[in-house]
Amino acid sequence: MPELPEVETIRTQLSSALVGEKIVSFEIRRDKSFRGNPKELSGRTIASVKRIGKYLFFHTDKWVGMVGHLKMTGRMIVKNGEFYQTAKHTRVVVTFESGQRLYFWDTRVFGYLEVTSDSKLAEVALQKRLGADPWQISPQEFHTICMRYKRPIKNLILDQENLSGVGNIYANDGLWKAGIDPRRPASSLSTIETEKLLTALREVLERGLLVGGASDNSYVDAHNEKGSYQDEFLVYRLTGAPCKKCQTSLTRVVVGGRGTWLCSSCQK
DNA sequence: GACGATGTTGGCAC
DNA sequence: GGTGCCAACATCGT
Repeated sequence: MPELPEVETIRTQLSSALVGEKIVSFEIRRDKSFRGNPKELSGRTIASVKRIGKYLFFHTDKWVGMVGHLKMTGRMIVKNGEFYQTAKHTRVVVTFESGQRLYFWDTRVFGYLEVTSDSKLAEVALQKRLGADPWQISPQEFHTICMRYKRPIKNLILDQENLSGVGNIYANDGLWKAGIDPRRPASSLSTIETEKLLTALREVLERGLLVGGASDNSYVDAHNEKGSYQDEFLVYRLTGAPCKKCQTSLTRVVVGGRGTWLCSSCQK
């Protein structure tokens, strides 16, 4: 579920709610959802909550910290969490000294929380492994990356090592907005096309952020509220709907094993 | 009930 | 090293 706009929405809320909060205890309801020794974090106070790509980073007042990934169905809840206290898919509960709780809920159990013994080092390592945000990369740098690969352009922008934060929803909508066929080899794009694509990706991500993300399926923010980007998808999941530019019926194809929606008339 | 799909990522084979 | 496929798991729609 969560792509850059959703994770960033959650990050903002977690930051407001948790900075200054002292961790008292962890309740791990599903072992697979938690990595490392939770006792290392007991007594630590949250100093900051950062986002790198689709990862969340919790720094504390000591070296130790915690990283988390929501993968497909993860939720982090800090307000309106009554439902999560007894919910079937609540995997980890963190209790703070104030009595506040953080619930990590995840149906598919792909996501996780992980203790990082040296959170600063772990953050730098992750930053090195991941590509830049669409806002951190220049059109020139993005073009250079595209020229290096023959893979479909959609695969490339979903590859977090090249560009981080973009997932299937915003990749589909961005490619439509830029008028580029997702199946085109990345290296076949012109300078103008890569610049248009980067601009389009920034625009759809900004829009997603503004409306609180996409709650097409199970996404809710850290206050258990839905976003509304699903009400304004441009092409994502809109098989058969008229293209918003030319009325041509949108089609679904598979690119890199992922559902891909496009307008065969507008996207060349 | 079977089958295919689902927002992510990493491991593996070629 | 680039690239593509599939599994990890649970649920939902056809």
